[in-house]
Amino acid sequence: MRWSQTFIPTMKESPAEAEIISHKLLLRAGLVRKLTGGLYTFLPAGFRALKKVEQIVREEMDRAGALEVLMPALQPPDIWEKSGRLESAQDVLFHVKDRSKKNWVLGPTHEEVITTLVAGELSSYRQLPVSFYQVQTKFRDEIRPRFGLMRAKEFIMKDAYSFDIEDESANASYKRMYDAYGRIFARCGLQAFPVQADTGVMGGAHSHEFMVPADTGENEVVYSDSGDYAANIEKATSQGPLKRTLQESCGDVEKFETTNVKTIEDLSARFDVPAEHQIKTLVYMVDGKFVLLLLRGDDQLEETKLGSFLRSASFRSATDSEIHEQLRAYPGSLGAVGVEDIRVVADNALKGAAGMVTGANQDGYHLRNVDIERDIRINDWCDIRKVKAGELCLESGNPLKIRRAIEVGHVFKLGTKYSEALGATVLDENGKSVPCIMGCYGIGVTRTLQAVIEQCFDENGINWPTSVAPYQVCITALDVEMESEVMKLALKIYDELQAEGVDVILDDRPARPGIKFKDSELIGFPLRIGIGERSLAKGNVELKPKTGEMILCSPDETVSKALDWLEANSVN
RNA sequence: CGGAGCGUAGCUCAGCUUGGUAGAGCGCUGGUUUUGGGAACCAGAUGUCGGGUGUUCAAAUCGCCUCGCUCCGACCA
Repeated sequence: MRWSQTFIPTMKESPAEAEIISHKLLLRAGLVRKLTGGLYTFLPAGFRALKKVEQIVREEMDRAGALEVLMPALQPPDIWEKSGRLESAQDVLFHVKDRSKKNWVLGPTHEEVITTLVAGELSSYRQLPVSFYQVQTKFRDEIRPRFGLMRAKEFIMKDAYSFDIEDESANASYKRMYDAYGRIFARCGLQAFPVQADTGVMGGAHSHEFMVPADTGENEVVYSDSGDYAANIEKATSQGPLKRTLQESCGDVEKFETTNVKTIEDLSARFDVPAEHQIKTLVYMVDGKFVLLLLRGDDQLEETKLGSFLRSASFRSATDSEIHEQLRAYPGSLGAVGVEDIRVVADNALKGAAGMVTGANQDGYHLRNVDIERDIRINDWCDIRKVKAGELCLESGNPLKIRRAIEVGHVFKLGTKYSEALGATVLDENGKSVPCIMGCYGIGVTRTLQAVIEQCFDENGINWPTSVAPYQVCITALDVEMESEVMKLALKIYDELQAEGVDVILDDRPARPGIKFKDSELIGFPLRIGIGERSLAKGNVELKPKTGEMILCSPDETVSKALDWLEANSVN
């Protein structure tokens, strides 16, 4: 491509709307433009990079044996009704009406469509296993679009679905996808790693998310340096708090006055009760019923774990007035001692705790010397606390760390939820009708592209891996007069590289050198070939890798040197 | 939806407190000179000051309403 014939509107300054580096660089490098919040147009260079990511995804999906299809983005709501997600996914579903006022939805994902397809087309276990995938635009009514392509209302996703007759082969299908994901992200030049993920209300057997470490990521990942444990914080477990809780009784429960104490910190500061010697009492409404949640004072509730334990997504914290009506006290003085008619769920970290302090269910009073198992009627023990950095891994005993990350992919063993709801059954070898065991596998393609930028940049711009760069090579011609020696050589090298199948752009703009260098570094072509009168007079052409030292070579060996460099720096 | 901030030229922003002719830099157009790291000079074009409404002789500026954008929280690839 001749630069003068394409459209790459670079910017010297970052638009005020962009906060994180990858968003700024997407805009400054002229890769995308915003239509409105959460909706972006891919410009020629950005679209080229996007297509390269898609191509890598396609190659690895094909290699994993998945079959590419294309499903409708516009979908009838009745299949969503059948799966139960018209209700449970209502927050993300876009609805549209046609001229006869009939309601339609825009697909945020395609379990319902693919399962309907399989229900109609497959009838024998002999046709399994089978996996389908597509690369397609998804629509989600995001509560808050963010960071450019990172969280958008409309985005490109690769979604894949596997169908198996038995558990063992379903696990094998899962493993094939899991392995393919590792290859995909590696080929995109990303350092992505799998972490255990919550399976939520679906309750499936396995789920892993593929995470790209980044401070701007929206997820927290708990991991150990030894590499034997990694999990989303929503799922992560540990051996428990580092500070032990008292285990020996201190005597009988005593009520004491704590006027104006509203928080754990107040109680610590004014009554010298460390947070780990307090019981935190949270009041939740679960499916319309009150539930008391007990945590150690220095622990935080992890709501996702709570949802998993309750097997419900319909819970929320109770309002102050609901709490007062039920317990006759406001938050700050709540406790579970003496509570008889409400379900009490306690976190495992409180097991055996003695000599604890908790609210008295009377404003301005607390109780001390509470022995949790002696004084509180606990209905359930479970793990609902958020893991903290420094705690020890349950399996290996190694210390855990926490860092932020971007979720670029998710593999999920679904089980039979959708196949049962939508009738995707086949006859097994005994002639018995059984639902297919499904898996679903997503990659945020547009998000992956931005994650690459978020991970690969320097002070001058993007550092594209050769595999996804809009162009692998940029020839910077410093004299663009058609008759000049410089331009003649630039055109010759350009033609030869193209003939070798290299993605090359020739900067033939009549611009000053500084502009060309800066633009090339901003967009971040992996290799720049600089041709100018000054160096040519010494018999030199410059090969400048974006992230490496300048290599000088003669005009004749430029093409072969460039090919060597690309070969040596190939990600694939 | 809750909390915070911001909307003035294509981009970055000043002007608003204390109402009185719409501004700068970059970019853009034409010209001259430059020509290996975002050039200099000359001449020029570009605005519903997000929109509506109120107050006022007079509103970018003050009040109210509204729309949009960004950030923090709940959702997720």
